Amino acid sequence: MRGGFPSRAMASQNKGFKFMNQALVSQTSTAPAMGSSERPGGREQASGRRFERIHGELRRRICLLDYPPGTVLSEVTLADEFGVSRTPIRRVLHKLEFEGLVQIKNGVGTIVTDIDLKTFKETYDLRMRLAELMGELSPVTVTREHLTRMDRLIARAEKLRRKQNVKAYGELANDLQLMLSSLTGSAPLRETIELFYFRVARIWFTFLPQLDWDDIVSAQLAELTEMREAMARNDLRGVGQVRSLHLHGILARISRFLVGP
Amino acid sequence: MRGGFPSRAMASQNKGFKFMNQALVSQTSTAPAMGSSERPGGREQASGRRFERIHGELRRRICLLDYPPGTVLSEVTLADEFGVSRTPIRRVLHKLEFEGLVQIKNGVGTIVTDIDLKTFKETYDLRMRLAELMGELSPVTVTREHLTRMDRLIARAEKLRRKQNVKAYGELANDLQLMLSSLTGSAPLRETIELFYFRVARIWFTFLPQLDWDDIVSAQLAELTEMREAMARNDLRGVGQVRSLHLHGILARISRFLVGP
DNA sequence: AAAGTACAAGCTGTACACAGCTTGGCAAAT
DNA sequence: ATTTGCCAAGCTGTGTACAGCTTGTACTTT
Repeated sequence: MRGGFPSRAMASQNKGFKFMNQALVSQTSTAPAMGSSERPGGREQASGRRFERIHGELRRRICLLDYPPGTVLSEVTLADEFGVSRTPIRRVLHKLEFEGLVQIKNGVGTIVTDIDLKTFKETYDLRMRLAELMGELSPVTVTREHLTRMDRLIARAEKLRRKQNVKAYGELANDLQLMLSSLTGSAPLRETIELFYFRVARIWFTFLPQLDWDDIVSAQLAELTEMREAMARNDLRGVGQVRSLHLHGILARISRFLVGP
Repeated sequence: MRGGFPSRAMASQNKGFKFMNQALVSQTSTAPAMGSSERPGGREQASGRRFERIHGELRRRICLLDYPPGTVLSEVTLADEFGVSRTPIRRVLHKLEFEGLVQIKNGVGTIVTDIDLKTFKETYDLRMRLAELMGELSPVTVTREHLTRMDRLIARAEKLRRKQNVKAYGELANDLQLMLSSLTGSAPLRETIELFYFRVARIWFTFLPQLDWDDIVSAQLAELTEMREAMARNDLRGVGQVRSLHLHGILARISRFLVGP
């Protein structure tokens, strides 16, 4: 049962999205395997950390489209995979539901959410405004370590040029967001930015196969280099503006898919 | 952490609070009473609604200081009161923890959170910015019903003049926030504004007994009347600006308590 | 007398059995 | 052939017993 998804509902709702997801699934069939075999040291781990580990792992799978929108997750299946009972899994799934990544339906299962186009655009509009606040609320000072992390991200982005790799792009985007979080001094603002990032980033990844890869990678590279320049002069406001513009560019690139009825 | 707030510090842990809760429980025993006795018609209630009812009730008690910061909640006690087992209560408490209203500690209990001063100010700064976005992202049109609701709120605010009543003030503030939510077209923005409102409003209520009541009520009344004027001309941007200014006024009024070290 | 230690009470975390709900499929009636 | 109803399988919701953790307290030791 670990090999693939328990089921892939793909029922009624919006077909445009689910279509592309099918294609992406086969690509990401190399799933992790942290089964019950991985607990040699007597007690497996601090209880608090186990919850965070499982939550982070499931969030990663959802965000990187291992579990594309519409996937039905089973509590017992996940419990077996992680070697625990249903109870801790339920806690994780409820948190994911609160974050808007899944929807729990009684008698049906836990379904990875898809976002309707209106909410998608509203979320991106809000993300743009929040990005601009990054440099205004409780700004932090950029350290040399931040710059070196940035250099590594730029190097990874340049590697993406060679061939299309949605998953590598997603991991890069996630790590970039992680770095921006470390530059956000205001805890409530950081928390909100991260929440909405994880809620919609995967939807953006879903569109990647239909777009011009070179254009996408070039835009990502431009965002990274411009950000680094702003960071070099400790201009967090500029970083936020670059981020906001990048989000605007994403919205523009997929606008042709959003013009529905 | 707790020492920062001067009012009801309740020094160490709190047996005092427990007594208080006990007293309040008996007081509110009329509200829920959805025990096993109240299911004459076969099924007691839609399961989904029960969760929301318990969650809303506990959030209300926390927000209106029935459970002041530092209060220790027991799962079994709440389970007995609402006539359910620990499991649904745990789900509610976990959601409250995600929302930042309580903190669950293994072996100790579920503790109503208090907010450190830095986070408090950061949250209000963010709330001010979010309020300004209310009229910019997906604005809605003000209906006549909105205006009549506003009139009722104004009437309630005028009644507050007569004597100090923190709880009535809190209920008014909650209902005002509810109305502002109905004026916020962007679902993500609305969700975020509500989240941070419930997270910090109760802290503001905590300061009320130490401030000039007439000044507070006058400021609240001014916010309401100015908002109504903006709403009357369908100026949601103006509503947001009034809200932002009001939050600024709150921050200014308690700034003398925040200047600690 | 003071400090350290062992213990017990109470709490949340976990596992599991069972009940209720949803849904797809099969069969019967139209 | 189509529609309608029933039914069984599988899912989440709930209740409950037990294990693990924390902490106040009383006792032992120095």
